[in-house]
Amino acid sequence: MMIATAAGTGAAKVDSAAAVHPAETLESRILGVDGNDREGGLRVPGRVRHFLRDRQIYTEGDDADCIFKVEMGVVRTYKFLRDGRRQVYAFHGPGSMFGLEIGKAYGLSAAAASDCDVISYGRRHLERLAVHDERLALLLYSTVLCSLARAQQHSLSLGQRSAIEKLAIFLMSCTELPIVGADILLAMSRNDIADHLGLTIETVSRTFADLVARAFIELKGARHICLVDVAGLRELCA
Amino acid sequence: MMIATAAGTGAAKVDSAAAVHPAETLESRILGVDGNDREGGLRVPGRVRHFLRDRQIYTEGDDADCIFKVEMGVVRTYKFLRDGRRQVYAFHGPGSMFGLEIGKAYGLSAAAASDCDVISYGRRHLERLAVHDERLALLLYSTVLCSLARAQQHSLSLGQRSAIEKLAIFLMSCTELPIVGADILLAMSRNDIADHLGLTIETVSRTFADLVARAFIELKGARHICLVDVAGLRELCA
DNA sequence: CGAAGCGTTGACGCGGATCAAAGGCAGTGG
DNA sequence: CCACTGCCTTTGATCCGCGTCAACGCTTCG
Repeated sequence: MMIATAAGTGAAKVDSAAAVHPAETLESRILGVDGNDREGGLRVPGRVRHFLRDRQIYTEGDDADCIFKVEMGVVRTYKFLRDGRRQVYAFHGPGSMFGLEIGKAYGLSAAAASDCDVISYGRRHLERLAVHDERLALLLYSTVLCSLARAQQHSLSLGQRSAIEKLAIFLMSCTELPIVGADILLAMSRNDIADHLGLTIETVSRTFADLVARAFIELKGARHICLVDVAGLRELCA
Repeated sequence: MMIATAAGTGAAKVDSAAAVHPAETLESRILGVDGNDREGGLRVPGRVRHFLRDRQIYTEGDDADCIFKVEMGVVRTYKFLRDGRRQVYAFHGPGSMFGLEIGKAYGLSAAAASDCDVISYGRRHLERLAVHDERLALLLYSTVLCSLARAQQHSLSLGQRSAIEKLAIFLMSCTELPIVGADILLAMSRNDIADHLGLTIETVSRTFADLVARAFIELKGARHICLVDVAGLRELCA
């Protein structure tokens, strides 16, 4: 998932296209290796909508009549507890679909983490089409399975990892391309990151400083991060 | 999900059958309210297999050629980190399906949390059938969506909740029937609970003691728990 | 009766939360 | 172009929930 814009890609894209994913199967091939549909495998017309940063896309409890795909920018899905605690479940970058539900209503809320373009598809329409369109059915099924795999990976972080490990994993997930020494521009605030990783903004900030002190990364700006020691970061994630 | 045997059900089952779920839709109706297929909606022959407690059902990385449904007992899915930390993702009780994957290999391991009977279905077979069997396709899709919703609920616990809240939520999820004052018999060990909630066994034990001290529950045995104040427990989960 | 597991309880320490205050940095107006 | 304002981020000091280490009780089984 590209939840950050990679500054200075060029060669990297070639690498990633050439790489063959070991778990390549019928299902995974319909989507990208990262489970995103960046090539437009969803051949159904949808409505493009633009959202400014922090604008609500839908709210927990709303009628779940649309399924969305990110075209540009980053979307966060989240939920609030009564006392104000917030869990950010996921960040969705270009090609990533969200809003797939089993019940009548959305179980989570979604908002723009940065300015973004989103395509919305009528849920009933898609579901009706999927009955006779094997490819579409497979795409929806794969999308949900990918989300599930991501959610599980995230649970592992939340349940077992220390702050520095959580942040290393988060940074690695921001690239998901094997770029060494590449810069990444985070689309989301410290607050979003903290609520995603089950930390506070202070801890996130301190842990970034720690990663800098240990020469894993460089901070060229609050949201501009340079991965200096990718192998070391990967080691933290092991 | 029935991840514990309700001691003294009888009347409770009638209650749950009579209750109408608010979010009832096409997808949710094919499975139970809890996302389980206890009524045998999966009308495909499978192979029954028996597993003793702690026996491995499959291991992360194995060829994912089977999909499973719990017939009796409880199964846990989990993953180990190199240093021995373990995350237990979910407990699967009767009717619950697991082992649905997107890639070639299982992404998690599964083992029997208690002695159990499990039905295995050939994955390729099911997937081929699903192309022409709308109902089966819907069942698989719903199953994954339910797992995703559960995983998200679990992330919320892991990321934002305190130990006592986590345990209250866990206990409530063990019944998922609106029984007041009902006893539950936990199928899993303190170790399993701890690794599920991202705590240590000592903290789980102390927190149980705390719940007793605050008169939310009674411990009639290490695994025999009586919910004394269900409203209070629900309040903890809010 | 002894041994091995599991669960409980106690003492203590640490990682991350909380509280507080001081920088950046962008947008606005003079 | 610079000062002002408000927000986001960083940094410091302190606190506390939960982890760690250790010992002990209970149950099961040979």
